[in-house]
Amino acid sequence: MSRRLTRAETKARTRALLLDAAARTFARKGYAGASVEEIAEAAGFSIGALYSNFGGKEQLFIELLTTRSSALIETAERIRADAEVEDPAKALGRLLVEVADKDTDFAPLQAEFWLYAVRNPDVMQTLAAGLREPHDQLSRLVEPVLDRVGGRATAEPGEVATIVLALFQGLVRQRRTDPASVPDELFGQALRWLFTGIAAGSER
Amino acid sequence: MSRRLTRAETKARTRALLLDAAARTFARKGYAGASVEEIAEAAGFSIGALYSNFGGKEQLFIELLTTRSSALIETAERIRADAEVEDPAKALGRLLVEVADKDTDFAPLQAEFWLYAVRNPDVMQTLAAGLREPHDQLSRLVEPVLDRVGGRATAEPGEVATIVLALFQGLVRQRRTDPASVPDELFGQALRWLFTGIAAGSER
DNA sequence: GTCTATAAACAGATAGAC
DNA sequence: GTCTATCTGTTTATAGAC
Repeated sequence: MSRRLTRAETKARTRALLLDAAARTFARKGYAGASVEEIAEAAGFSIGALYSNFGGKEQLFIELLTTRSSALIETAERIRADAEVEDPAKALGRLLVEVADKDTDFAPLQAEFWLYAVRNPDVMQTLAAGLREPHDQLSRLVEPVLDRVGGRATAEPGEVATIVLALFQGLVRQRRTDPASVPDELFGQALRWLFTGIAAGSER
Repeated sequence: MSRRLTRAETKARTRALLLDAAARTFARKGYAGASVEEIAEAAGFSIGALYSNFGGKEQLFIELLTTRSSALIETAERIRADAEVEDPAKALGRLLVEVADKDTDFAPLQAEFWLYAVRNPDVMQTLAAGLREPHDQLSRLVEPVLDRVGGRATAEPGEVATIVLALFQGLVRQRRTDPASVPDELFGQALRWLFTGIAAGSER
């Protein structure tokens, strides 16, 4: 079964390795701060290989920005699965700690994407589109919780999902800045307060 | 009363103009993407003037990072004043719309600060220290609200302030990405839900 | 398809004139 | 104190060998 890779397969592998290395390098050095030589080296290739697979630094970054939302989707899927057997607030709280403490490249890379999009308005809709699917998935996670607490009349699932996502991103960054100010349980606690508040609002 | 400026005063003025130009340029092009020539030009000076006032690009950026928290403090002050005559949630909601829509350089510059600090751990404590005073001020704004709803027993003002700040930053970014997903009243609404939830939590 | 060598542009920083 | 001119290293991107 193990056979020699076809030309198309090795090329796809090279591309994938370059994209991975680019993600790491852009996260660690920033878009402008990372050089194509650095990226190629991190992937174990030369500059020439990079240019034969991508149009250049900018095109490589854009491709990363366009495709890396799928990573978010996978994460959202996992959370949705976890949330079926335990408290969703707890599952999301755990995710925050993991992302903030373990996946140290995640938040910086997202920040780079956002900054690039702010500075290149054409790309902003690409970023927004990439964030839509994870957002929808979060909405579907929020929906049953809203139904359970009877807050469906007061709050739109999509808007609550936006709030949850904003809180998540803000707290991840804050935890990197000052870990002590964002204890492990803070995100989960905030979510419980939020849903309790929505539930109470519907009773008025 | 209008007299010629002393040498010390003109130098101080040059420094201030350079710092302002640096803030704008770093926000628009990023730390690595902005050139010292660009910054000097935006301030109406030459490269030489920049180097005679600052150690270099890096030192200029650090000075900006260190001193620009005072801008946050002034904003926090203003909000605190507004919050005494109207609903704090409303005052904060208005601030979010203003910052996201009018002060277009604010969020990108904060993102640049954070990214630089993530990549230069020595600077992280400087950033954290600069954020502490605005955070404390927000805590003092939150405290009376907590007292009023009777949530003082359930929630620490400092932790609630962290949540409010994270939500604020997250929503400002999200509003730049997709304005329609963050309507004007969303932040205020989220805050009301949060405080209602805290109040309800204390009654259990 | 990937590598090495190189071209051309540009960056940060310094020196000396004024 | 600020400006102009320049030095030095680095960058993106390409051309041609293998």
